[in-house]
Amino acid sequence: MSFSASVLDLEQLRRSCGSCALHELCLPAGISADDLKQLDAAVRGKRTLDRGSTLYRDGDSFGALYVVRSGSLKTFVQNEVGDQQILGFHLPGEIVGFDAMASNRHVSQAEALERSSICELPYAHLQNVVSEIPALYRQLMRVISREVIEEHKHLVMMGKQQAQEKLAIFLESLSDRYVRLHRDGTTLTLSMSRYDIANYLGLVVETISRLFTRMEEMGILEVNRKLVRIRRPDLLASLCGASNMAASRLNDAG
Amino acid sequence: MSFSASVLDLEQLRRSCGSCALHELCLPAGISADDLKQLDAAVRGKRTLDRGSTLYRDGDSFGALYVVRSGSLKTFVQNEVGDQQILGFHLPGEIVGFDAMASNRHVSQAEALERSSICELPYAHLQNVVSEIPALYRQLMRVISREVIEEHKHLVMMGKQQAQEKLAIFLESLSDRYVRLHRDGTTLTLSMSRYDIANYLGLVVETISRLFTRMEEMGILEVNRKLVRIRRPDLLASLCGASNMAASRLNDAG
DNA sequence: GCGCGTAATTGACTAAGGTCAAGCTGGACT
DNA sequence: AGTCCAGCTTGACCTTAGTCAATTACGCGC
Repeated sequence: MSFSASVLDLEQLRRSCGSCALHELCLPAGISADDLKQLDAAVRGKRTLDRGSTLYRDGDSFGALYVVRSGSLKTFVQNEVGDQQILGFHLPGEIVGFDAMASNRHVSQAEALERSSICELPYAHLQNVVSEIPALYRQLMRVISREVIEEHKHLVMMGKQQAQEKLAIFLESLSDRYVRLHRDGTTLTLSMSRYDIANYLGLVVETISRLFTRMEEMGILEVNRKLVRIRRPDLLASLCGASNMAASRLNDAG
Repeated sequence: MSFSASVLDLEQLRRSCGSCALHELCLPAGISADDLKQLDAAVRGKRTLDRGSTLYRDGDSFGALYVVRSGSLKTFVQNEVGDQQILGFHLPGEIVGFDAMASNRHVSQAEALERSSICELPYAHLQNVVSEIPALYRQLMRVISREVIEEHKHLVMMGKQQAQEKLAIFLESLSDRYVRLHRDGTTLTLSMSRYDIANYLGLVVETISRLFTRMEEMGILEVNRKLVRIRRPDLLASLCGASNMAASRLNDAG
């Protein structure tokens, strides 16, 4: 009996939002210690996903939101014929599963890019907690809205940016998110394949490969398979806005 | 006194969801007559927008959702430099303004493409009504989720489809929505400019022009400025999936 | 009815990125 | 250690759509 209790405690502790390393980056950010206990209670627990395994798929009924604890995921939609469009890559502290909030059915799919650990927030519980803790509600809304803005950026990128710009923006976004996680923003470990990157950016894999090589030749990057070092963050940043000069002149003229 | 009362009744009637031509296509779809009265009360009223005028802009605080009653809108995001990416075009019965539900700030802009009439649903009222009428809540969620799926399709189109396919898909989507409105799905009146279409599809205006010409030569369309007749819906449909053969073969091989 | 300006079309040319094919690399599995 | 194979890289070539420039058509105000 005492044994079972201690196991439970350990489990509790391990999954407790208060003691989690992502505490400051995840939903609990800015929530009082008292309220945290309630949030803890709403978290069903951890779940571990192997590389390539699916967290939810298109059509699944909506049960929960999921926070990435460690590892990374990709989310994507798949058309009738089976080819996919990647919607996003998700690092620790980021939340996936919003897409089903409206219809109660997922309209996309989430898959682990590497062995990953996930916090499951069953929606029924979450709803209760959220309605009682305004700060948590606001935090959740902030996260969702960040997501919407991310999607807009993705669309703009698809529509207007050219290949080199796209990759630069992608890398800079990853770097920024690394920094938010207190990781070194100049040393990226790409958990996704070149195919995935190409797909996400609306390019083909050969183009990604050539761009990596070119950026390496330019002295911006040091690429070694999945490991990418950003040697010149300043130059990388300048590539992100490359084609904007023309646009601004256009507007001035009008 | 009797005069003022009759004016009020008239106004009530005119804006009443029950008597609106869009009744079956808009939020009230599938809602009982009793509940309709409550919904009516939540609608602040009509608003008329001239061509080019803005319904809400980036940063505006979130006050309401808006149903297009007549005319049409475009929604778009604008980056620092001022060039825009169109997110969608919105016909009667369609709802805009969701983008601010999470953050309470709009993160996009909505503008009338022609003289348009709009129903305003102040969010505070709507929240009350929605919480009391489950059917309305479900309907609202259905509409939002349709929106999310639309966005996914847009992204897929931007990423993978080529120019002719994009335009075909765009026209077919418009046609489908015309049919939903009980309009003739083969006679489209494009309220947006070629520039807007190009922007929406991630192309340049010259390409749109050439594609219209080409599709006319192929006997699929009959184009006359803003007026587009779909002569061969079957051929148009076949253009929508043009590049999918390759994809399916790829998958079969794997 | 007559210009004016914006929107649209058309043509010639160019460049960006896709396609195809070949080769390389590094890890997984005997 | 050796083989296999998916993932990645590289090169040659080609297609698509973008760019630039000229022209036409239309809607609007006078």
